[in-house]
Amino acid sequence: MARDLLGCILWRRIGRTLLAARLVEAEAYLGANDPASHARRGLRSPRNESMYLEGGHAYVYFTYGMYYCLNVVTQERDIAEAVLLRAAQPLEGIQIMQKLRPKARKESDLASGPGKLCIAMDIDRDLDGESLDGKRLFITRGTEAVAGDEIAVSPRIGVDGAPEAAHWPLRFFLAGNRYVSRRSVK
DNA sequence: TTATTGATTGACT
DNA sequence: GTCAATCAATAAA
Repeated sequence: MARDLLGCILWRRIGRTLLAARLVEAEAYLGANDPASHARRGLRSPRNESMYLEGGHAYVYFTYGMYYCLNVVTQERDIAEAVLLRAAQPLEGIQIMQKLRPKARKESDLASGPGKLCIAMDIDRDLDGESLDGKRLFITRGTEAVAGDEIAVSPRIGVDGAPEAAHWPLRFFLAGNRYVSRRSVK
C-alpha cells in the first residue's frame, strides 16, 4: 500500500477551498507485530483507536507535543496496519499552503515531512477516523504514472526506539524527488 | 504517582 | 553536527 500510494493525489477540502498534493514518500507500519508501530503488541487506546478501523480511514496522531501526522489505515477492521504519509508535492492551493506554513521558504519544503504535510494541509485530530473517501479528505490516482524503478526503499525514519525493527525496509519514496523529507538519506 | 519517550521540526554551532 | 520545544501515552515505581 505504501508503494502504491506514491504518485497518488491527496486532496483536502476546507470550505470552498481545495488543496491537493502528490504523494512522494510513505512508510508502512505493520500493526501488532511491528515494534515501531503505535499498535505494537496489540496496544489500543483512544489515541490510536482509528488504526483499528477498516482500511480507507485516516489515522491522525499528535506527537512530540506539537505536530500531527496523517496515516492511511489499510487492513480490515481490528487489524491495526497503516501507512504514514511523509511527504508530498503541492499541486493545488499552493498559496494557501504557504500561508498555513510560513516557515517554509521554498515550495519544496511546504510538505517535505509528515508534520509539515499536516500543517500545510491543515490536518489535525479533528480529521482522525475520517473516511479517506469523504468530503474533507480524499485520495485519487495520480495523472503522472510512477515507474517501478523510480521507487526507492530504505529503513523508516525515527524508529530508533525499536532497534529490532530499525532496519526494516518499509520506507518508500520517489528516488531523487526534491519534495521528499530528507534529501541526504538514500 | 512520577518518569520516560517519542512514526518531528527548526534554530543554532 | 547539537539541541530545545512541548505533551500524551506508556512504563516504572
